[in-house]
Amino acid sequence: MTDVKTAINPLFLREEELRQAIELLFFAYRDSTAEPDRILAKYNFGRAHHRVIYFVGRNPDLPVSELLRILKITKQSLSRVLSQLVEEGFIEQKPGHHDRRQRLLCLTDKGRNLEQQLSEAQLARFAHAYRAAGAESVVGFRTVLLGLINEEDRERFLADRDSQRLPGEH
Amino acid sequence: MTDVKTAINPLFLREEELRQAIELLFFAYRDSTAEPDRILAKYNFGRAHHRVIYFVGRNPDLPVSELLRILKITKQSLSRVLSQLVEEGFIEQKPGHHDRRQRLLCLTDKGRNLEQQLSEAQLARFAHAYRAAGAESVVGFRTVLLGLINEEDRERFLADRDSQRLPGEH
DNA sequence: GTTTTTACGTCAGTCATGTTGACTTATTTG
DNA sequence: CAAATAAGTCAACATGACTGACGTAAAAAC
Repeated sequence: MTDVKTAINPLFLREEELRQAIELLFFAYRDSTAEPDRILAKYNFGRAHHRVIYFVGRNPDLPVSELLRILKITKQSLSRVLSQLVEEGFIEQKPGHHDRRQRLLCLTDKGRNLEQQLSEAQLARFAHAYRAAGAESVVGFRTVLLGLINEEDRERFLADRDSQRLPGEH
Repeated sequence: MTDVKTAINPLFLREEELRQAIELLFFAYRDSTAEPDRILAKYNFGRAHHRVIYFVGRNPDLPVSELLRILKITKQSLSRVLSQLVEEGFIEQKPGHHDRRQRLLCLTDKGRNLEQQLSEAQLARFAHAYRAAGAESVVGFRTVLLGLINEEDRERFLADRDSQRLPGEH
């Protein structure tokens, strides 16, 4: 644990640890998206379609503006994939109740079907990692990832997800 | 903690937890790449250039084949960004010692300079998250992320990084 | 020592997904 | 009524993936 480098320069281990974190995040993201990508290819869809399907499935009646905020892309970028998904009957739009300018997005049965297919592989991967790591590790995992996220979404996440276990709560 | 849904269906909480993990990973990746992207734009580079610079900086004398294995992209995809980086003097190539077919990749001084610029923002974000979460959370974070990675790279990671703290070791 | 495999590079074409900028429409709000 | 907002559209462009075909030099296999 205390090798030559850390004895001389205590900051070395810190940077080494942080770089390992960068790499772990990269590899985890790379491998977590691989299976969904293969399924999407059969539908001539890409990762962008997955993100839309995922977040619409997760937040029924999602207004377009909110989806744009989540994805942090331009409306023109979203437009292409979203209109494909609507045309092909995976997503339906309906006017907002309070504000009829809004178009609220929902998955159709067809959309929910694809969503489940996509989630199956991904959930299995996460379930495996969670099971192998154990409950304590999961708390740490969530805490660090939350710390990596910009304040706006971090707060939103903590507010929205009431089943969230906060750092000291376990 | 035990709400109506979990009382009826104990699997609900599990899936809810797993979906939160998926989202945390997405948001963390999205926000961790944002600052580097802004710096890269000044050089007319993209995220692909960052990945090459990062992994070459991290593994001096990296053969092209190994870089391809890490990035999991085609050599034609790599070719565009790599030859740009070589032409503009950020990376240099030299023939392998044992195998002269190989071209080993290294950062030049210019390349190291850019690498440091890019890493600065990213390391600060990770340092902040690590500091806020604490040492125990970091262990959990690493353990879960390792579990998300395909076996090949997981093993490679554990083998390469001798300063790695294994689950029971802390 | 010839053949085969490997490491790397290149040319050409395509597709997915992001960008900017300009403009329209419907609706809500001040 | 005027201004702001939610959403959509058209056009042009950049990045970074992909496939497929082909070339060259060095190593490995026979």
